Amino acid sequence: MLINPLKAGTGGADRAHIEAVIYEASKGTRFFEEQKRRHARTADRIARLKAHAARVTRSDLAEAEQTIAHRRAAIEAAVLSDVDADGRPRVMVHCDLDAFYASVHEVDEPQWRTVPMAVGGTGGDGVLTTANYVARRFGIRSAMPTWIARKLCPQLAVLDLDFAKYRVAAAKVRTVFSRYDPRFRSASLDEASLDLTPYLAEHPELTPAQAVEAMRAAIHAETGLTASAGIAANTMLAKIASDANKPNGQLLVPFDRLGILAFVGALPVRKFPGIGAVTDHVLDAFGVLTGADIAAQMPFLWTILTPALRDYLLCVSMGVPSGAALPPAPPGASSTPGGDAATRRSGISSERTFKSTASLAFLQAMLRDQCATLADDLRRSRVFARTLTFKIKKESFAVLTRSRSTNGYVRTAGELYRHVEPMLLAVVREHRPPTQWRLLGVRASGLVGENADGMTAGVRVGVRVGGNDGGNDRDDATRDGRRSDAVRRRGGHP
DNA sequence: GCGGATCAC
DNA sequence: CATGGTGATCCGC
Repeated sequence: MLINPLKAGTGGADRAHIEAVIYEASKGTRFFEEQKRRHARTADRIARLKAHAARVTRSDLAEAEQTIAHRRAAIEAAVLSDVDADGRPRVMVHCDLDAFYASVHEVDEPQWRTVPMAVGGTGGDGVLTTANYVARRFGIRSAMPTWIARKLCPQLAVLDLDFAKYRVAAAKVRTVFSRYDPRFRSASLDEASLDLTPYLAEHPELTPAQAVEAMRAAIHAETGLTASAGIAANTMLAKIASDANKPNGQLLVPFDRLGILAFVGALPVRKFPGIGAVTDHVLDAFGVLTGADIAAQMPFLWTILTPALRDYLLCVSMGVPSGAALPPAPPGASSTPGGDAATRRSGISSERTFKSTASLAFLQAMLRDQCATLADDLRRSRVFARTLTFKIKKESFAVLTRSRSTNGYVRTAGELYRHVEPMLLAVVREHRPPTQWRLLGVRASGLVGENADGMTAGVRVGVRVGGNDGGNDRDDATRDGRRSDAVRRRGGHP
């Protein structure tokens, strides 16, 4: 008799049961096999790092210690200068709605509050976007395929996504945020980062924790949603703290240097934003489990890790967002915080998963669809593309990409397709049947605004791609069947 | 510049 | 039987 999942909390026995169900369901699937291959590549990477580590000398370490000492001094100087007009540290808050999509449905239809429920993933190949907290006790998580979730919990209710509803709810929540910081930033519908310093200056009777309690209470009163929050000296710490007492809780991280170091020192490395499953595994292989381990082993890590990662680790182990006190950017680099270079998207993409197929005609039709979608997005964003990347995924889940830089003025569906179709043909030719494919997409990057030099809306200079480029977005004269024949003639090894 | 990988949401 | 889509960044050629 299996353990009753209704009693599942965070207990070890229940967790083991959940893991066993997931393992039994996943075992043998193509997805699982691809995961194993990725795991093997990570193991190779760790082995190479260990071989490198074995060659590290005392003088390498001594040199690293010097470099680290200088970097640490620079970081501390920069952090101490990041204070408000009165010389006090800023009070940053990160606020995060709990199980946002699922909770919005619960507010509208309270019958979902007491039963396991998840949102998204109603299609055949669906994965869940959010699960309510009842469902989470069964081990159900976001990004879990629906069919595995049903093995964990057969009575699970799965609702369709309703973004219109989520946008309405998010807009209400944002009116609350704006009362506490009119300049708050949101990276997604369900979270926001606020600078509470001005608000607190106007309300000296409130502690930061009291103000945030009141903000979360206002969110609940005005939307029925619960939120969790973190309060700290910078946004990174606030974000980490917002996760600590979820759901419907908050945490204040000490603002003094030693308090910050104690907080990050006790933190498992996986909690730092930017350290995912793979980096966690790599660090684990070197006995680096916590922020304190990072700090203690910094000289050694410095000698074996790549520049971006080691600098990131140095910063976060001091409780400081990465990139702090870096040397000034080279002249000409467009790194204007708050300016439009910082907010401009660097790429736009469209991709789609479908029932695995080896049919070139189908893949061509799908690629046309993705190009049409991407063309619409480019036009709406008022940009042209300099680089196009074709992406395709095998039935085995292995992913391939091919990219090519263009003259910088590509946007219509037809232009996009003429650039990426050869990439599709080449990849398919390299992988002869019976290779089957399950996803295909196209990404535009190196975006150039319509009003950039030499560029005005409707008049594009220097466009010469294929034979038909009158600026018409609808030019799908080339028939799939004809392409298919052409490919067949060209296909095949010598 | 290109292709593979990693990460967040 | 069966595992998403979008955007960003980094690393090693």
